[in-house]
Amino acid sequence: MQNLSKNQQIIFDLIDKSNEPMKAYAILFNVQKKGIKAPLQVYRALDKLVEIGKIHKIESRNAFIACQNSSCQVSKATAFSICESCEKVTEINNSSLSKYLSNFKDRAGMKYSKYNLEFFGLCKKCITK
Amino acid sequence: MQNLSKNQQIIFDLIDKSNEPMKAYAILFNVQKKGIKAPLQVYRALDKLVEIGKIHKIESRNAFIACQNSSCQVSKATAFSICESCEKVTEINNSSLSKYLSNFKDRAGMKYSKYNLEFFGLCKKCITK
DNA sequence: ATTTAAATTGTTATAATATAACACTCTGTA
DNA sequence: TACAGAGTGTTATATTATAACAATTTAAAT
Ligand SMILES: [Zn+2]
Ligand SMILES: [Zn+2]
Ligand SMILES: [Zn+2]
Ligand SMILES: [Zn+2]
Repeated sequence: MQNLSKNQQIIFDLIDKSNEPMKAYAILFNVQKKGIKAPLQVYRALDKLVEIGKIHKIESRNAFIACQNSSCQVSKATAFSICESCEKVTEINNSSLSKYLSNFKDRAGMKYSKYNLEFFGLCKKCITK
Repeated sequence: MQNLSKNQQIIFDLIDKSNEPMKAYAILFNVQKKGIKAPLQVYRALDKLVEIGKIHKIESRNAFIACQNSSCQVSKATAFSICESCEKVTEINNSSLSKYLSNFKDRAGMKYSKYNLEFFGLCKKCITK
């Protein structure tokens, strides 16, 4: 596991300490005082962090969260639950699920190397509201 | 199943006869000769078509395909395979998979009402290249 | 230590994706 | 025929993401 570069570290630290997914331009705004001034600097760091599995992109939200699953070094098998009311996102770490999906074969004969799953619903808090 | 409005029908027909996912602005370009001139007209039709399950959004590609699964009237349980080489997208219609995912419960106690799954890999054609 | 290639950074400009706000029109139904 | 809800048309703008180019840093290979 290589070390992160300066920009990568700054941006990872920010996302990691956030308790919700962060959007690219919110990240940019937050790191401007650290000298990162342009969108591209943010996107490049995000690309790399996604590639090495330190963060994941929540595709339906165009937002990024730190990996909450220590075994998930590379972003090849990701699953999330998303509350449609409060937008809380949690990475699902369930070995039955990941085993089922990693072994899934469709009749089309495709060779899968990666998947991303997003569940939507209401979190515990929001159900009772 | 209500009828589609004029714009909805034009845009659905275009997506339905396409054999690949279409992006919003590609759709816009293609329907301009039919009098649909502004992005918002396209996005509004897309929103509705997604809502009633006639099309699905491929989140990782920001593109839309017609539902290929007659039983999928509403977009609450969707799964796709995506070739990372040729970008071919296919809707997966597998009752074992949909049963497994629809019944999936995480320990967090969330109530799921919807999911979207995207598999990535190489299609049959592209494996042999 | 010097060379070299790969990765990273900095910068400006621009492309691509999506929504806000407002006025008007159509459609079905009471 | 009045009414409500859905749909349309339009302009402007917000949000998300990449192109292109030059310079610098890093880590390995000689
Ligand atoms: Zn993870
Ligand atoms: Zn919630
Ligand atoms: Zn479908
Ligand atoms: Zn292919």
